[in-house]
Amino acid sequence: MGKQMTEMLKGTLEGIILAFLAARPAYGYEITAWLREQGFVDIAEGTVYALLVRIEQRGLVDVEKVPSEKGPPRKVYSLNDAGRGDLEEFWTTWGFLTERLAQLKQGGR
Amino acid sequence: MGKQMTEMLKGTLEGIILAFLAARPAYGYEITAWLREQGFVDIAEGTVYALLVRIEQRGLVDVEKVPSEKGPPRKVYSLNDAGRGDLEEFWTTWGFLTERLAQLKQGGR
DNA sequence: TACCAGTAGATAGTAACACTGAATACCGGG
DNA sequence: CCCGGTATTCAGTGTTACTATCTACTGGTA
Repeated sequence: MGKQMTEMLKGTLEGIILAFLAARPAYGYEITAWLREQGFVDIAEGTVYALLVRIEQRGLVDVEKVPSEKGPPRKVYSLNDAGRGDLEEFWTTWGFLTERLAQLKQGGR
Repeated sequence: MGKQMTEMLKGTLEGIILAFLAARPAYGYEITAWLREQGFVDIAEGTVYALLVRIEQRGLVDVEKVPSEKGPPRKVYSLNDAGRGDLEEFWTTWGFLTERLAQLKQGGR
């Protein structure tokens, strides 16, 4: 899709993935496939991996290498306490934004 | 506010300003002040001006210089047809994102 | 055997965007 | 005459997602 979506994903994609990991641990390939199912058909695989590296470096997830029946070992990420804190902050920020935008869309102040 | 907001604004701030200009023409300083009223207290002035330059260069707005009683002349921006088209696209993209995020927040899917 | 498709991850380079910080310009009042 | 408020501009920075490519392992097939 368009450039608009690309720009809008900056900042939100991380939240989306944290929210997904809050439900259950997962690995990169799996997350990418899920995103495509959700309609984010144009998110590049490389993007997801890069993002996972970032959130790992910031200590928001725990990582475990799990051998796969097919292909190289999977890196399974699970949200830790720091990650849950970050996710909560994300929802707060997101909530503020959606509220403002909803008002704007109604033409209202 | 935090870095999260900064990143989330990428892509949306432009939509916010286009939406504002859809209601009535305005100039940079005015838009900045309005944003602060809306609670976006930490959006730098430079950011708004840079954004206005960008949307002007993309031909989404018409510009008119209007002398001010105080200070240098104002650059008043008004949304044109191209801008209205872009704004519509923005709402579509935004709608898609909010829908996905709302589902995610409900723990659903 | 040799090759390909599917699974899984890593990485170097690029573009876009918001931020910081400063500079410029114009006006009125103390 | 300088200072504070109005108004715009600009150079430099950091973060993020994209593109494109590379590695690695498995199973099926020609």
